[in-house]
This record gives sequence, C-alpha cells and structure tokens, in this order.
Amino acid sequence: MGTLRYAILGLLNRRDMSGYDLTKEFETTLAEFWGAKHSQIYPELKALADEGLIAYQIEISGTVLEKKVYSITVRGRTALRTWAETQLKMKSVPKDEFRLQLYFSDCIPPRRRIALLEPQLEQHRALLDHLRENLAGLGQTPPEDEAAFSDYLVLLGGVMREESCCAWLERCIALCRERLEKQ
Amino acid sequence: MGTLRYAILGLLNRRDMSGYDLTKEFETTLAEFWGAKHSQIYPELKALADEGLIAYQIEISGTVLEKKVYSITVRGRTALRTWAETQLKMKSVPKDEFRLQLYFSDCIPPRRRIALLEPQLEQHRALLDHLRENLAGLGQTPPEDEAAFSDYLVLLGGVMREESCCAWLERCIALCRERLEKQ
DNA sequence: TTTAAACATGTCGTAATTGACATGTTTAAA
DNA sequence: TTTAAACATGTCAATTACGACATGTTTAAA
Repeated sequence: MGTLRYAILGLLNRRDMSGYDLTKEFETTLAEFWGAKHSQIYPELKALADEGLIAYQIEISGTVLEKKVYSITVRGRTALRTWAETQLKMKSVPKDEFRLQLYFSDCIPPRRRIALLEPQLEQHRALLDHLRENLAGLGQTPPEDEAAFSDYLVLLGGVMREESCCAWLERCIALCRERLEKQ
Repeated sequence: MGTLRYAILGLLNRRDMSGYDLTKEFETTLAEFWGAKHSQIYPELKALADEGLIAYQIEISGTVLEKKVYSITVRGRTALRTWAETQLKMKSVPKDEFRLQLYFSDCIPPRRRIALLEPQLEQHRALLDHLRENLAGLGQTPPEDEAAFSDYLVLLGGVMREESCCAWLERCIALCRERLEKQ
C-alpha cells in the first residue's frame, strides 16, 4: 500500500522536519502503531521529493553540518488528504508472535507456559503505564484542537488495547495456575 | 526471525498435512494471529524438508494427482520445543494503518472521521461475533486437553481484544458526535 | 580538554511477504 | 455431461523492512 509515505506526509503536514526528526517521531509518538527505521525513511524522503510531494531546504547546524529540512507541498497535502479519506479494510492479520507461541504451547510443560505469560504481562503493563502518562499529559477532557483531538482518540485506543491485553494475560495466568493445582 | 517455520512445525506437530491443508489452516484457525500465503508456504516446506525438520510421503488422490503429506521429524519437534520455550520480546510495532489514519485525521472534515470509524466498527463487530462463536464451540469451561486449552487461551484473547477494540471505536464515534454538536 | 551522547545522512545485502502467473486434477452439483 | 468449485503445487517479480556498514559533526558533561 505504501503506507510509510503517508505517515511521513502526515508528520510533515504538522510541522517541517529533517529525516532525523522524522526518525525520532517514529520512535516515540508513532511507535504505538507504526514504525520505520532511518534506513527506510531516507530513501522514501528522496522518492517523495522526486515526486514533488515534499520539498526541502538545507540548513547549517554549527559551521558545516548540513541538515535537510523537509516541508509538505500542495500536491503532498492533496495526496495526504486523499489517503486520509480512504476507507481502509481492517488488516486481517495483526501478526502476533506471542499468541502463536501460546497457541502451540501444548508442546511444553504447563509450568513453562506461565513462565512465558508473566514477562509478557510485565511488558504490557509497562507500556500501559507509559500510555496512561501520555494520555494524562493531554488533559482530562478531549482536547478542542483538531490535531490534539486525533492524538487523544488514538492514545485512548492504545490505553484500552493494553488494558484489555493485561486483563487477558492475568486471566491466562490465573487459569494456568488453577489447572496446575487441579492435577 | 523465521517465525513462519515454527507456525508450520506447530501445525504439523498436531497432525500430518499437505501444503494445501496448511494453507487452509493459515486462512482459518491461525488467521487471528498469523498469516501466510501458499506462495510462502511451499518454499518454506521445501527448506524445512531439506533441513530434515519435516519429511513427506506422496499420496495419490484419484488416479494421478500427487499430494505431499508432510509430517514433523524428531529434529523438527526439538526445534519447535526450543522456540516454544523462548522468551519473546513484545513486538513494539503492531502496525495498524487505521490508527495511523485516525492520528492524521485532523486534515479531513470532522464528519468524515465518523465515516471512517463506522465501517471499522462494523468489521470488528463481525470479527468479534465470529470469534465468540468459535469460543462457544470449545465449551463453556476451559478444556482439559492440553492442545484445546492452548486454543482456548488464544481465542479468549482474540475475543477480549476485539471487545476492547469495539468499545474504543464506539467511544470514538460518541466523542466525535458530541464534538460536532457542540460546534 | 577529552570524550560520550546526540545529531545527521546515507547505502547495501538480505529476509519476509504479496500478488500474479502458471498448470493441472478431482469432486459434486446442475 | 458439462461445469464450477475445491483440491493441489509450484515460480517469479516487486515491495517492504531490518540490521549492518559507513561517515562525519555538534554539544554538553566530566
């Protein structure tokens, strides 16, 4: 689908940024639902610039270090809006290696299943805490501002997803323990 | 990571299957958390056989149609168990194009945001119904059998995830409507 | 002043995955 | 008997993505 380009266009639609800045955004703000390494971002920026969807100016940091500051063009904005209004099919495969592992965990001793579940729960709890902090940072009511409101909705989704995931893992652990005690 | 091979080994550990059967499994049972097309499965089967982790026998359907029925070998079982006991890092990026779209939905009119949310909710509700049926099919209490118990845990996770997702989408729609009315 | 972390931009080989191409058989219904 | 759906196995080109390689500057702390 070429989703990466729209992620970049979306970010540049909010503010001008360098490839380095974009990389940071993918590592922090977007990390929750999209990811890209700089090795993927730089070539995509080049392609986008070649197609005229973005443009850049060179800025000098210090005395010599060149920094390319990208901005979205009018054509870029049109492309972004077109994508943003497209009905997306729910991706049927949100690949989840842990669920796959749990699915086949019948081939390991029951105790080890618990040993797999517990660190997963810890990881998801840590993520949940982090997302809750971010959400709290946005205020207690949905923001008025359009961009902040979008952020709020997505963050809310992250919190709810992780709450549900933690609840599931806790339930799994409880069920596994009951089962162990019964036998 | 080469996860596909373990998905195949896991399936063959339950029963002998042809490439075609495996493809069907990926489309049905595993569809919830993993996916693979036949164009990926057939080459992987060849590699797995070359490495001695699986073996196959040729069966004839009808008069001429050759069918390769694969079975897991002792070495395959060892490889599967090793993977099945490995602590997995939570994949930090469960890529979700819809959340990305919603995140950047500040560039479209508020009404269209609702128009994006509603079909998503429909799709997730349909999936939830489907998963609930599957879960009901497994009985009302966690199964005794090891394999069925694993299936149960994963299915439970699918139902909880989709419940949470639907609740989120409903909340988003409600918040968007409130916002529209206020302005 | 040195030195480590952050800033900054790129390329390259490889692996994973998809969709299209390619071909043919068997089964069950019309 | 025809015909459509399901059975059955493969290849190939293109895309997406990652980790490693490669290089150098700037900033702030020790």
